[in-house]
Amino acid sequence: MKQIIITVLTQALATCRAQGQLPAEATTEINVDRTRDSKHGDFASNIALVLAKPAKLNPRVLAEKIIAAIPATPTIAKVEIAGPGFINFFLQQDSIFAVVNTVLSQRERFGRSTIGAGQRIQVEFVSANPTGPLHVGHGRGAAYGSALASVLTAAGYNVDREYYVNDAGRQMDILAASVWLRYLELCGEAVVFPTNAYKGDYVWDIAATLHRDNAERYRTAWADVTGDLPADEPQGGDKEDYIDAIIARMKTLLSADDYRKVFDLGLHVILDDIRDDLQRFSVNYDQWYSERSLADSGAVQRALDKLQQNNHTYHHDGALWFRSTAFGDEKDRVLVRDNGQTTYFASDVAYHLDKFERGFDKVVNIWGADHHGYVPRVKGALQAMGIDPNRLTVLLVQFAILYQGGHKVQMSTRSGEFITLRELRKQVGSDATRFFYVMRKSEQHLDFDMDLAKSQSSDNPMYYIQYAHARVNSVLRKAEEKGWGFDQASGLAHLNLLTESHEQALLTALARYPEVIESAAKYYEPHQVTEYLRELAQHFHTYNNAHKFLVDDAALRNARLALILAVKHVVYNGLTILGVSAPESM
RNA sequence: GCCCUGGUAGCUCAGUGGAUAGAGCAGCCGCCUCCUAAGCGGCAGGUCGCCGGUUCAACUCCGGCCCAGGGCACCA
Repeated sequence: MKQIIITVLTQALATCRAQGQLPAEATTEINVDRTRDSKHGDFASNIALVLAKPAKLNPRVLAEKIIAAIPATPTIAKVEIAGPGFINFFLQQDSIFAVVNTVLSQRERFGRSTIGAGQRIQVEFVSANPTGPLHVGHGRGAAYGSALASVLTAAGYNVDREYYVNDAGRQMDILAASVWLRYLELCGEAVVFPTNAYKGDYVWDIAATLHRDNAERYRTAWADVTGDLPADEPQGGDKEDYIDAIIARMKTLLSADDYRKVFDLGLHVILDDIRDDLQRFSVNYDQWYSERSLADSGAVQRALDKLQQNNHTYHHDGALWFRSTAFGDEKDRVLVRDNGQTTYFASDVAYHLDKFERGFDKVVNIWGADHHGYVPRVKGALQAMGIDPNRLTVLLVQFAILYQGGHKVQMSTRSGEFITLRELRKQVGSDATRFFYVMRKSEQHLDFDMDLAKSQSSDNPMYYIQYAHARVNSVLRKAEEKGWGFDQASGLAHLNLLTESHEQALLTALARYPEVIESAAKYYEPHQVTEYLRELAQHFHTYNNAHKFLVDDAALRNARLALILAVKHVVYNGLTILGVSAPESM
C-alpha cells in the first residue's frame, strides 16, 4: 500500500517537472508514513515540505501542485493538504477491508516480504566457550539472535544460523585441566584445586564420567603434578602462571592422545549440554562451526599469509603483528605469539575470511557488549584482506539484570556461581523468557523482572498477547457450540459491515504487520515485533470488550469472525518469529 | 585518558527528521445476568540529562559538557 503511494507521488513529481512547475534538480527520496491520527488519513508524505526550498515555493502551494498532478488511483479515496504542507492520503474502504482477505488466504505466509530476496545472510550468535553451561547473559544473545534470524527469514533473506565453537585455546585447556584435577581427587589424590580452574559442579560430573569409564588410567600422583611448579595465588604466586604451568605439566604427564581424550570429553559433554539447552529454548542452528577445524584445515595459515602478502603484518619482540592501527584500531594486534602459538584473534581473522569465502552477502555477528573493543580489529582485518568491512555488522547485546522479589539477583561468574539459562527457563518458562529477552532493543540494558515474567496476568505482556490468540479460538469454539460455525465466504463477502471504529483500527493494525516485519529486518530490531503484537492484542481486547462477535445477524457475525480470525493468524505469525508459542486455549 | 551503550511520566520502556511526545506498571475512579475480568474504560502524571548548532521542522542529526553501565591482553 505504501509502495502504491510512493509510486503515485513519483508520477506526480515527474508531471510537475515536465510542466516546469518543479526544477529538475529538486529531487529527494520520497517519504511516506502511516499517520498517527486517523483525522490525517491513512498515510502522509512530507514531500512538499522537503522540496519547498529547492522549488522556491511555499510548501502548501507546492503541495497543491503535486496533488493536482496525482493520477486517479482506485485504492486512494481522497488526498488533502494539512498543516504546514503535509499531503494526507485517505484509502478507499475496500482496500482497507482487503487485508482480511489477504491474511485468511496467506495465513502463515502473511507478512513475508521479498526485500531480502536473493541475498544470503549469516547470523552468528551465542558462540559461548564450551567451558560451562550457558548463563543468563548468553540467553539474551540466544533469544535475540534466533528472533533476528526469523525476522530476516520472513523478510525474504536466505538465512544461515551459526554457532562458532571455541574448541581450541587456553580456556579449553583450563577446562581439561579442571576436569583432570577433579578426576585425580576422585582417584583419592589430595589435590589443591587451582584458583583459576573451573569450579562448577558440572566439572565434577565430567570427572566422574571419566573415572567411571576409565578407572585410574589417567591417574598421577599429586606430588608429581605440582612438583617444582610456581606458587598459586593464595601462596603469593600468579594464578594465570600457575594454571598455565598445570596445563603444561598435564600435557607432559599424559600422552598427547590421553590429553586429547580428557579434553574432548569435557568439550563434548558441555557442548551437548549447550545444544540441548538451546534446543529446549527453541533456538536452532544450521551450522556448528569448529575453531579447531580452522587450524587443522590450514585456514588460519592461509589468512595469515594473505595479511602478510598484503604487507599488513610485521615482526616485533618475536611475535607476528597485524598493523590494525592502519585501519582505525587503537593499537596493533598480535597474530602469532613469541612462543609460536597463534592467538584467538588469528583464528577469528581466518574465521571471518572463511565466512565471506562461503559466499554470504552479509554477515551479522551478535556479541556481548563487553566485546565491543574487538570490532575495529576484525573489520580492519577484513579490509586488509580486501573484503568490504561494511558487509559485516556486529550487533552488541547489553547485559540482562535479573530482578526477583524487587531485588537484583546477584550474579558472579567467579567460583562458578551464576544463574544458568536452564535455571531461568525452569523458573520462568521458555516462552516468557524468550519474550522478555527480546522485548527491549538489544543495546538497552535489560531489567528482567522474573516475577512479572512468571505471573499469569494481563500485567505480563506475553500472556496478554497469547491470550488474544486463545480468545479468538475460544470465540470460534463457542460459535461451533451454538451451531453457527463460521462461514468464511459469507464473512469475506460482508466485510463492509465492519464500520465500527474498533474494527477500523484493527484493520489498520493488521495491514501494518508486513511493514513492521520489513522495518524489524532492516534495522535488526526484533523488539519492534513485540511492541507491535502488544498493540495488536490491545486493539483486539478493546474491540472484544466493546462489541459482541457472536451476534444473531449472520452476515455481521461472519464478517467479525473473519476479522478476528485474521488477528489470530497475525498474532500466531508474530509470536512464531519470536520463538514463543501461541496457545489455542489458556 | 580513550572507545562503546544508555539518560523520555514515580518505575520499566516505545518513539530510527514531522502534526497535540506515547504505552505498560504503580496511584485514583469506574465496568461481569453478557463469546475467558488472564479483559475493558476514565482521571492524573513531562524542562525528552544540560548548553550550543544544522533545518521550514529536532526526543530524533552534529559539537561540547554532566551522570550511569561496560570495554581498553602475546585471555577467550
